[in-house]
Amino acid sequence: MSSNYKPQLIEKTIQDKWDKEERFLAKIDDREKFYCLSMFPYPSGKLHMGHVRNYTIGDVISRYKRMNDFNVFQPMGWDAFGLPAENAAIENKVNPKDWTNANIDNMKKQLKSLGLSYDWSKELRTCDPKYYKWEQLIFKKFYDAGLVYRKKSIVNWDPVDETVLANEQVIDGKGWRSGAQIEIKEIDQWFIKITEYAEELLDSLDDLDWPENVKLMQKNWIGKSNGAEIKYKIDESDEYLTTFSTRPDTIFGVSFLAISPNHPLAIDLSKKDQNILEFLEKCKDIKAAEADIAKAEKLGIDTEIKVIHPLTGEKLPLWIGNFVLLDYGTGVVMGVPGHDSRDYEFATKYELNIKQVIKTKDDDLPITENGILINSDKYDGMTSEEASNGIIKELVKLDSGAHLIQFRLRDWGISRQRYWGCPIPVVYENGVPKVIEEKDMPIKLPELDKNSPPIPLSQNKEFIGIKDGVIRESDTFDTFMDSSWYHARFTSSNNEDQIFDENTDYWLPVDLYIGGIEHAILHLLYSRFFHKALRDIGLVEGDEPFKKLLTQGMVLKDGAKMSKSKGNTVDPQSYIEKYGADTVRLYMMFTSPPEQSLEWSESSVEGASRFLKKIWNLVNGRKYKKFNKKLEFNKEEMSVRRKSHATLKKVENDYEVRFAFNTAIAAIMELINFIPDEYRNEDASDAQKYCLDEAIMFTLKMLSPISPHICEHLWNDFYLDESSIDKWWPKFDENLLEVEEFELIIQVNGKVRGKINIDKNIEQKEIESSALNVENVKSHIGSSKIKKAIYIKEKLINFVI
RNA sequence: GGGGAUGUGGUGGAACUGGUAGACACGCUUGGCUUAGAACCAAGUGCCGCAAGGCGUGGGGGUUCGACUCCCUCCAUCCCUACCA
Repeated sequence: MSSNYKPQLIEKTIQDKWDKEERFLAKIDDREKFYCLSMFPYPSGKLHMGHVRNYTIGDVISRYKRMNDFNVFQPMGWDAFGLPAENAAIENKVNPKDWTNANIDNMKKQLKSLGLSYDWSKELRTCDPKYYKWEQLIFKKFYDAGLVYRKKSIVNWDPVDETVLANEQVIDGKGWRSGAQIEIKEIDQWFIKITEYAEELLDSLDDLDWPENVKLMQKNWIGKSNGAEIKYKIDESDEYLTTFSTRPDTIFGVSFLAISPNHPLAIDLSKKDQNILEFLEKCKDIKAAEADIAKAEKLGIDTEIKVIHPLTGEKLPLWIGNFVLLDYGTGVVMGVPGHDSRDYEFATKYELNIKQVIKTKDDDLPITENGILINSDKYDGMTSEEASNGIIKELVKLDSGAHLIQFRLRDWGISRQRYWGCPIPVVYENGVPKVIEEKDMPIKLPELDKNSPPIPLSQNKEFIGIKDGVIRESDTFDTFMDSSWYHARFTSSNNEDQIFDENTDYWLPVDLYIGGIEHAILHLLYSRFFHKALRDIGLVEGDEPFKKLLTQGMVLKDGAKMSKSKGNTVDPQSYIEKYGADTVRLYMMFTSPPEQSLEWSESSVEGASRFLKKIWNLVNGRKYKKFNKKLEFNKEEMSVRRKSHATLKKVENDYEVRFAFNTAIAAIMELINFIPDEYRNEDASDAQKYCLDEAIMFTLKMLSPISPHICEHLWNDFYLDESSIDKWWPKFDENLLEVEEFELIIQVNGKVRGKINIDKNIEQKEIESSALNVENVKSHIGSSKIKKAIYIKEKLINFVI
């Protein structure tokens, strides 16, 4: 049989077969369970390469686990609320729901064409009231547990469009659509007390089987720090300002205090002082994102108010500084220019006093490390640590401070002033907020007319107005809320009566979670928090949602993250159509290891396709031959068998332990290259045929998680067995891996000068003399004396001369 | 500004525990097949050099018999930075 490899013909047929057999439907059974979850996509319209990479990784592992007799659950759904739907709606005059649903339909088709082994019966979308009904209930439960509160916080305000803008919608300080200079505005918003779980979120990181870099990022983000709260009395007033510092040992170096432009005192002062008012107005021009505030030129204004140093009694100036964040700590910082680089920069600019109070080997200010105290009264000569303890004690005695553990983590603001999100289930009776009852949930997002662009809920009079004195909340949830618990809802997504059920207890936690490294902090931290809070409410079991985490690197193009907003996406669809899903999957897995970022290049897709053609031509029409007699293998045949078994061993390790699919594929390619051509001939010996059949059998099995269609198609004709290819995984024979000989590397002064094959059982003395007999080695040693010979067992020998 | 990563041939990458740098591919060169091309097959391919040999894993320094791997330092690029998801 010599028909050519035509993926378009076989892939659809195989996929239909999977559907018909309900091959990937997950049910509770006696086997060990494996819940494999890939981060669900935002339905932007088309699949991009990042999705293909992410979902292929998850599918390879799911299929491998299934072959190894695990009960695998791999669902897929849609993170369907969000900003892009509103933008598209305005641009194209469609309503966000229709736009989103159309995108989902298209992307689902694309996912199906990739042959991903999902249990589609559990599909969910976050914009569906059947989903967000339960999210509203969770909000209520959190509220009842005291985890929800309201406070003022700042947003980017577009004064022309009169809307709140996301950080990415502010470009160079201007609204992206209106072009107006944005301003910082303070509004009332809903918050969730994630900080109540800060300590646990930090501590339980240790037990997670997650990449160290992600754990470190979360640890730094939570940012537990040990320091002191220090009170400064405002001169000619009974009021105090409280600061937090991790370096109480530098207190004698304080030369000013600075408060945030959003601090109540600053706002108070601006009402009386025109200069301060103008300064605060200027501060409103910087967008609310942390990176922008940190990178902005440091500006300040002297309030003319003095504060009193609690230990020296010295009167210090009080400034307003644009680099002080109200949300972090107390919104007041003590300026120690000698020992903090940001304070140093500020003090230099405004000619404030700079005083050295810590001495180290290095004398250039600012010195930010710990050292020995100077210019610090009775603390002179102490180490930073001793002095900190002493100073805190003294402050406590004076009622001017206390030891304090502080977290960098802030409470989670969940209010968004948009249309396309989950409505927050609250009504206001005469301005007093009240969470609505479960029986009245879901509060549904109001429908829009066809072709109607979204209007924020706050402008939807029908939705807001209930009766006199009673109005509905018009904010929607942050979409991170939607994605913080979907992993749990997947297990019970068809249950309309209960949020979770016995399936939830069976499947949770997620055994392997796979997604982009860009989610290392926010999404993963919010999900961890949700899981713990849901646990404390009694809705889920266990302390953590994701047992193991695999973070895939970004797919880059032209050195930047592929994203719709940058317009540098590559559409996988054309590749799937031209080469087939198996080639695209193979290419994505072969081209780089999952954790590394991948710079997109056109070039080697052809190579992946070529390899599958090679497999096709090798296997198509061939039947696995069973022998009743015992076969004898010569040396060459043994080496082929050894290669087959060694490859199987390596591939297992690459799939299971290292997630290194690229090297697994390379090993399979090596195996195919290794088999002598004549083994394929009609007149090859039985032993040769057996060796080739064994290699093919292993290859189809090993490759099937990556390129499942071609492997299953070939398998059904090749291997005369009732079972489908995903029923079992072959076993390698450890005895076949043993070798008699090894290649010895001979070095002179660490440089390779020769290689010889040597029997494993030979003594070191003999190895040395054989090595010294090699011509090239002799000539490099010449008449020099050998100072020593370093022998690494079964690897190399190095002569030092 | 802070936090986290990455840097190896013309390209993607390999080297898993300090022990042969460049596996496996892409590309390119030459040859075969072909009227021609595509496809396929074979050989070659880190750089310099006729060769012997030397050099070589972002730059500089260090530890070691031996460093892509460990340490110090500098540079470049990417991601996150709480309202993109």
